[in-house]
Amino acid sequence: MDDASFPTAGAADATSQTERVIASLREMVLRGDFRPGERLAELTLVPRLGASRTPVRLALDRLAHEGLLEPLPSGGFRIREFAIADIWDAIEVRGVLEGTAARLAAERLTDADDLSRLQQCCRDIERLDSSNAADVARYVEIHDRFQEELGRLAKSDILVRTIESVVGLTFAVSVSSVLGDAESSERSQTALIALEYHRAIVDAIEHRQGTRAEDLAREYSRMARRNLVRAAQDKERFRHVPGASLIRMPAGHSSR
Amino acid sequence: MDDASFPTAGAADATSQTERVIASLREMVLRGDFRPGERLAELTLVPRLGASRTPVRLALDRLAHEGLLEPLPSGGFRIREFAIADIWDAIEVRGVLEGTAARLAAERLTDADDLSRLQQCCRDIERLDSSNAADVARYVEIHDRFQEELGRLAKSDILVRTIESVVGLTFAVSVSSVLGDAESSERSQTALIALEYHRAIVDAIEHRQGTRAEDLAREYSRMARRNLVRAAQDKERFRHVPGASLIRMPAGHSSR
DNA sequence: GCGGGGCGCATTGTATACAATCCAGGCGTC
DNA sequence: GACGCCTGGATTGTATACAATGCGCCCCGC
Repeated sequence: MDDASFPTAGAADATSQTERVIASLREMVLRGDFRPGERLAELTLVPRLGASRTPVRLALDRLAHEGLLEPLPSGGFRIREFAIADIWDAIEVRGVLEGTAARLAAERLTDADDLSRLQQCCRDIERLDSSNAADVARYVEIHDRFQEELGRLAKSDILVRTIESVVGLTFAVSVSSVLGDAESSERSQTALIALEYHRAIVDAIEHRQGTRAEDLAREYSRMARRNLVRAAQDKERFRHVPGASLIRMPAGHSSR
Repeated sequence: MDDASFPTAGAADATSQTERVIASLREMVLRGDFRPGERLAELTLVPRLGASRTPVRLALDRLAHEGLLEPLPSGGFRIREFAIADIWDAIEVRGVLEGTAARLAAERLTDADDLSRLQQCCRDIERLDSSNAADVARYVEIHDRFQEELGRLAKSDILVRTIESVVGLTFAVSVSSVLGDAESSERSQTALIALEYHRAIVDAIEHRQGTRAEDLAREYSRMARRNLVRAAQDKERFRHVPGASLIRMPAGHSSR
């Protein structure tokens, strides 16, 4: 699951031109190389991406389906603009779906041994030093592993696919802002709570408490969601989050 | 080569070639013109769809994203095969998401007048004659209107988009099998219950009972889901449901 | 001066030609 | 006889040429 969580320079070693162009273009959009609402002309992208129109067109189509671009009625695409509320909703939907994964995992658990990977994730989080800034990235990786394993235990390919289609629109703020943008003292508190949530979810699945697992996973995502608002306050820092440039900053909009 | 067999029955009036090809190909896949697992070669589709490789390729990419096809590691695509469990899960996910729409509609309701369209849907259902087979199609239309309005009241573009991405994989069995495949007497009972669900959901939204609205919408989708299994028993009738040919039937009529 | 129509450019949509890659079959050798 | 390499065909991936369509600007007429 290498879903664009970070502006990884993984765009270089793609097998096909198309894949490379898709990754590059996505990176450019998330980095803010274009203004929201700006129309993307194929021919202007051809020299910047180093490929012909065919892969570029394919990439545009792909990103439009991901939701980063929106098709124009007269043809072509433009950069989509998001309100903070859109990201808020994306995280909510993601939480709902991950909650469903947790519930199905509980309902469909057959062998307690299947929980070993989740438990390993908990131990891995435990070992992290929350005062160490470098461990934040490691936490993100562990969290992704946890969610991925949750999807596997849910035993529903369609659910996993649906989750993936939403994750791209959360702009990685959900995970990175859980720990990344807090003060060191607050960060260690948040880390503790996050660990507790992970443990509780595993416990709920183990005892086949589907509703409890679902609610926990939902509420966990809302922790990230609340942090989004706070992270958005610190505009200087927020600029570095991938995709932040696509978000229209309201002047005085409080929560909805 | 019989030109008369063009699949342009319902996809005749498309603006662009690509749209027409996408619609035609989707229709062909759902109708069962290909066997599950069969590889789709672009060049074999070109004469059948009456367009060059470019739109055909675009259409293949699109259907793959919709989940009807799956990409092969060596390139190209093949018809995806579904288990009954996959459809079951798709309806579950759809129910979860529509439940979320109902909950958000309740949480975000500002003006009671916004419920007028939902109430109109209830009245429309009320007027239907459940013994009239033609009214079944009308019920499906009203149900779609209801869900569409629910999405509008949820005020979340991302949620609506996510729902749309799943609806395609429910193969219309969720709605049509609610009423379509039952005996007349049973059908009128089911119609009554469906009406009650719609009313209850509106009532819950009106009183801002988010959780109740969510649970009701979920359980309503499960009614359709249960009927799916029963509908699948009647294999003769089930063959006519679009997409049924993509579903791998379990050997015999064993399962419960 | 203002409005409408037409012309031209820019851009997307479509078709096709070319390149690379994968798979299968056969032949040769060990 | 079996294994492995090599070659040929088929198929996808990529580039580019061509067509069509929409958009804006300018000019002409009122």
